[in-house]
Amino acid sequence: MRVTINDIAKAAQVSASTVSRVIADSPKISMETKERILKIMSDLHYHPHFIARSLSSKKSQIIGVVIPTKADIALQHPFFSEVLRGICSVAYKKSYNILISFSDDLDSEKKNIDHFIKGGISDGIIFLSSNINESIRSELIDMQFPFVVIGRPKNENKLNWVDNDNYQIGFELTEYFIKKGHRNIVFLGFSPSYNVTLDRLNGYKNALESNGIDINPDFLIDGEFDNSNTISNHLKKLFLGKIRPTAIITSDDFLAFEVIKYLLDSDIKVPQDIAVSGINNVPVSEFFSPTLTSVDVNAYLLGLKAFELLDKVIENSFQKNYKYFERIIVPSDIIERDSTK
Amino acid sequence: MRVTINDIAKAAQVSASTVSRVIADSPKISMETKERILKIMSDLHYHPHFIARSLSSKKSQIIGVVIPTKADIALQHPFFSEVLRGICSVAYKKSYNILISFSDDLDSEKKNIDHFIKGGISDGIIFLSSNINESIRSELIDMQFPFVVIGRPKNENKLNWVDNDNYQIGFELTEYFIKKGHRNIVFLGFSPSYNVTLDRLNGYKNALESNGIDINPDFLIDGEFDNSNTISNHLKKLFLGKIRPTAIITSDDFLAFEVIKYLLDSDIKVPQDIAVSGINNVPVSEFFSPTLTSVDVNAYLLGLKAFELLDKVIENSFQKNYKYFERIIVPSDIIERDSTK
DNA sequence: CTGAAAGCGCTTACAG
DNA sequence: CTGAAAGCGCTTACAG
Repeated sequence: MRVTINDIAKAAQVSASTVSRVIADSPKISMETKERILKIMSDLHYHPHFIARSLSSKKSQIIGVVIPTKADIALQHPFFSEVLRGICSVAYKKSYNILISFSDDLDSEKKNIDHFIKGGISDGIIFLSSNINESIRSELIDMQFPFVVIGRPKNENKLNWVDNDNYQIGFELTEYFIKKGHRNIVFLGFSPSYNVTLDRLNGYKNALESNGIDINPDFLIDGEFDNSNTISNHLKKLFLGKIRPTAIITSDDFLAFEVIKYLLDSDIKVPQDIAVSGINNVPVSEFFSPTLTSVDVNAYLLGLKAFELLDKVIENSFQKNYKYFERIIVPSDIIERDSTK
Repeated sequence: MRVTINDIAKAAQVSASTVSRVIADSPKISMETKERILKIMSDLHYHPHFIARSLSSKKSQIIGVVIPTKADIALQHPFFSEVLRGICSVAYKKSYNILISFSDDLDSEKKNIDHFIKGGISDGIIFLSSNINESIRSELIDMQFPFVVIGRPKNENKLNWVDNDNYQIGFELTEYFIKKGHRNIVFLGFSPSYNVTLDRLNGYKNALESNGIDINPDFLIDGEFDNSNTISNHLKKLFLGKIRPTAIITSDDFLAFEVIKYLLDSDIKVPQDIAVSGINNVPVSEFFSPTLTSVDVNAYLLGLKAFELLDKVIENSFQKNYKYFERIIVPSDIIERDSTK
């Protein structure tokens, strides 16, 4: 049936060890045997069996990409695909395969991660959200299992993570508006459970302060929307208030789309009556009308860097008790389009 | 270090075989031993080692999701994420894990697939595009390796695939426009290398014919755009022609977004001057202005069904030489929005 | 430079 | 209902 290392060994009149060394391209093998065996391998269509290799070498060459609970729906967001592409771009070059996991609830998430780790399936894990469950996290740390988080986690010490500087994103975007003469700037879409949005909010606040603009609490709108707490209600209230805003920063492009839709439906012109920006620079932003000002967060790079970091962590994990922590900041760029011009 | 089946066996004073049977929940084991061993397993934090299990059982419980060459950029399209979610939704329940593969070129794609199959990593493969390479495909068939294609492949016989009825999508969408009184309907974005778009185009043609409307060759615009062959050039030409179109069917929402952007920039009103529809119903469609009429292709269901089918194929593959082929059609729905009202 | 042997952690006929 | 043994296809000290 399957051609094994032993078949090759037999055909080449050598031992299986030798064949194994040829596969591993060990320098201990003479060029001629190497070539001879290589030829036989290709003649017999031999292909090493990864599972068997993993079992004896204790490395699976598989890394798990975990999309934490509730982020599964978020996978629809192009951000995740981009990150995934970034991860894969380098992973394959380093001959790693990518196993993905998303789960509806914490239980199945834990089960999934258990499989990955205790089941010996993966050599390392990338979490596609900073919102990593506490108990999972401490378990990983206890086991000294290599993992990297995309996004800055709540307790960021002694963890490997890569992220944008979200504080700076909020800061710069706000300054961008201030420089354009805006003073009444709304920040819409922060959520206490997501560091990302809080960092962006803080950047916003500090930019206002350092430009001598008071923070108007009415202009801070959290993003935990539901049937009773709708975007349109918030916006309606906003325009009934004494001080009307002239700009809205939303924490994500899709929020911006919703906001703009509401505004246009209410005959409020963007950007003439009010400027709106998103964050994340999804592909549609340049086709939306008006085209949307946004911040390119370089999701692809985020993924790529995360993998490179994980690779490093895995390497280091071979040295017993060596601990290695690194945080990587990926740059971001404001992309100016019509919605703020 | 790692707690193995032998540790459990020792602690429980039974053989490893017995422990193994408990893990597999074999009916041959008495309830009391079962419970006793289960307790010990949990006390010792035992977790079965998947790689080891795979090696001896010859099943990895991993299925590969292959995104064929050049589709990797397309992963940015929400369609793929949706399909992926659909696949995962059932796969995990059946305790399968998902390994994903995308490659820049055919060589690395083949290498990847070789790993999956000959490397014993995956029990089956789902191709996330009908555009599967001929040589890969025939090799898989020769090896009788279980695989399912999402999309109707060129030579559809003796293959397992799941797809929408794209002919019908084209037909119904066209009839929808005809019923609204349109006669000069453009079809934009077919591509000879993609069956999907050709099927949709054929549906379009037949709908026109069966309503006694001549096909205007000027109204058929292929979708292989580049720097010289731009959408705006095509549209410009269209509006200079004798017969001006009153509706445009685009083969994808993102094309529709581009088209609408151009039209609005040229002061052509949508839908007043011309109606535009997309296909695929991406999330932004309802926020675009005008909100975009589209066709929901149920990508999630496409993925779900593909996995179910693959599962069946894998089951059947255990019976030697049993061949099982099935094609599954997933329904689609026209979602009417402002862009055609 | 090459080989014999043990082992990775399971499963699964076979036997009782 | 349970166990002893062989085997899945590799790798890797150890020895020469």
